[in-house]
Amino acid sequence: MKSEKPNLSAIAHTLGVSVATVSNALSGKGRVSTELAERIRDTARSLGYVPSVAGRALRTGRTGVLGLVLPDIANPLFPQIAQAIEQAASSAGYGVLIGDSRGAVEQQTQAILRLIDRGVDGIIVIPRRGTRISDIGCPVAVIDTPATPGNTVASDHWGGGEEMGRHLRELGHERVLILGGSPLSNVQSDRIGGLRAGLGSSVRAEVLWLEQHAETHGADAPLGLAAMVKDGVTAFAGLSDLTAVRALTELQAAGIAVPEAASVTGFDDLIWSSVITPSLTTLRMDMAEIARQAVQALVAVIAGLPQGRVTALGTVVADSNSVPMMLMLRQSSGPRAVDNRNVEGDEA
Amino acid sequence: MKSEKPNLSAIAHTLGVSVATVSNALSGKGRVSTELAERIRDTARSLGYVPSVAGRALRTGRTGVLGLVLPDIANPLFPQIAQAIEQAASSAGYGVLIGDSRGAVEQQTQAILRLIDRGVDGIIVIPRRGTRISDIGCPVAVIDTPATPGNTVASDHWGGGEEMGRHLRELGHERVLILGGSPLSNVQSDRIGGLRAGLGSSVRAEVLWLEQHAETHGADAPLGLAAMVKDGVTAFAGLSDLTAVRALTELQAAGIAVPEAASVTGFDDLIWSSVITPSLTTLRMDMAEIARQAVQALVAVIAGLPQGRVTALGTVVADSNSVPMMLMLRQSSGPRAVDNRNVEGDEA
DNA sequence: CTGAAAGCGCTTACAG
DNA sequence: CTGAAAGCGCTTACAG
Repeated sequence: MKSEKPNLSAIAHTLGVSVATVSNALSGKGRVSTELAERIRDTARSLGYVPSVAGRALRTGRTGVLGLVLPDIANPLFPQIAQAIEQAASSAGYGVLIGDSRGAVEQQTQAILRLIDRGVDGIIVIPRRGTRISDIGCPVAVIDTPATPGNTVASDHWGGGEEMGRHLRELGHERVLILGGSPLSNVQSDRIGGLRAGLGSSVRAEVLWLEQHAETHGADAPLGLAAMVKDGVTAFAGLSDLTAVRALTELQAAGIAVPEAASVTGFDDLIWSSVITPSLTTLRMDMAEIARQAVQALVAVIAGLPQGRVTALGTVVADSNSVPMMLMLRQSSGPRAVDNRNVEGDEA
Repeated sequence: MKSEKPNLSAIAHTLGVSVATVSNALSGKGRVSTELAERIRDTARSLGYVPSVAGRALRTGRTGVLGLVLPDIANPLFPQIAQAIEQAASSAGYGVLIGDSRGAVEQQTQAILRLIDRGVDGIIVIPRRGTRISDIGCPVAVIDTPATPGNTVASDHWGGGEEMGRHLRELGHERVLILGGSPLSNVQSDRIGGLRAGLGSSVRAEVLWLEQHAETHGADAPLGLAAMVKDGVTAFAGLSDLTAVRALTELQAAGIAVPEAASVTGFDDLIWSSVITPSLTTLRMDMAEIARQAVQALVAVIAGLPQGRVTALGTVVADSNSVPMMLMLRQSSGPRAVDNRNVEGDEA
């Protein structure tokens, strides 16, 4: 027979005790006799008691909500990130309020400010390119590259790139074209550095920056990949799956067989990379782990815990922790050195 | 010289007036002399006053936060939706808390309940397939199909499908394969109905359900589209861009030229459809408009306004409002009837 | 036009 | 171990 939203005083009333005692029992902090505490919990449950976030927030100054600020919600990687963060936050007892830095850099500041005004306890920021998140007057955790200063969690983009580079080298590729978006991206720089290291000095690797290409040739202009194949390039390493799929379809449309004549690889394991033909070898970030660490790092700051130390709850993340990426080997990784060589001649 | 978070009483203090007056002046509701009101606003601004959401929420019972529940955050359409909702909510003065119905249907209920417990003023739900959002004890707006009962906003999927069907018919296609995911999806049913209507009775159209195909042949099994082209199919209408890209790459990998030998079209205008070669003709939902209407409809319910009526703020959304889709004509729409016929013969 | 007061639901010292 | 009281910041009748 539970009526409208029961509150602490309703529970106190039905049991003939004080609200203070109810509060103490429910929070488990105050010292309440185990017997009474149990009765209180039972009543709370049967009454369908849900603590008022507003009341608690007003009193404690905490809202139990984290902000998530992304460079651009429209980014195809956003679903993976948001899902992981939502999950991690949720199991840490936090809600997630979204913010969008879309467009200009000031938008990022605006988004952060709006979230702070909304009373979030802390913010997880994936910074816009070329942006550094300094002191924003609110606990913050950043997801970027391991080199990023501050309370940062990151994928090991460099290590991932290295793995991919090694993979391509072992397949026998000797000329690789790396397809990047913007040289301003820390993430992409790391991936390129890793790729180059993994490929080694014997493999020739160049970078084609799509942003630059778009400026000179127009956004929709073909990348001229077929000519590069003719020129001896046997592998195209996209710095994201989006780029990789673009390359793949351009090659296919030009009649170049993938992976027989040219390999195409990507990054991020977006859903697309697995449904296309041939599917893409790609590197997946461990978003669940990154999100978990980011939330943990943020919660540690909120709680005022010293960072970078082991606590009862596990290791509190210190500056620049990096999470390994996972190579998703798919068919498209393709050509053994020999096959590739053979077919390449035919096709070109 | 502004110190820690100023509150109403800080403003009242500096001006030697009461907090009630400050509150009234700032909210614009109470009758305060214009002159004093102005001074109050000035002081508030110079002090950097930001109202406490917790205090206000506790008093008014409103948090100024909307919940957004999605069937699966990992869905590639999520970015578009989330961005539009965030934008619309933000300009209506609301924050957006995300919820994820990922996985089972009960998750949807769980997500909704969690959001309610967090004190959201209302929830925007994009229901899982085969789910109906009934009375959830909290204002709600649904984004689904126009036929969905309740406080619903929707894209005109049927109309969009019809437009696409007409487009394909006018290009001269006589056999079309529709690529769907699941027959349980209302959205997809609408799109198919529209497609069929637009194609007319002279065009032969069949549906391949990918979910079914995956069950019988395995998730990664090729769809055998090349054989269908040989069989006379000249157009593949994906019910989503994801499906369309899958079809496109499968065709290309089989050596079938798109759009010369077969057309591929999609739905949703995901970013991928514009970067691939050839780019995809697709139908874009007017997410901004849908989001605006959904937020407006939800706010109307929250405010207790009668629905389906014209108010000072514009038309309050009634049951089942539908927003037109926009055809994005791209190169891939391709073959005129004649060209298509010609090439088809060659390729098959 | 302005102000004093009550109260939203909670937690936290402080008494008892 | 339990309770009375204060107060977080706000808004809203109600007086004046």
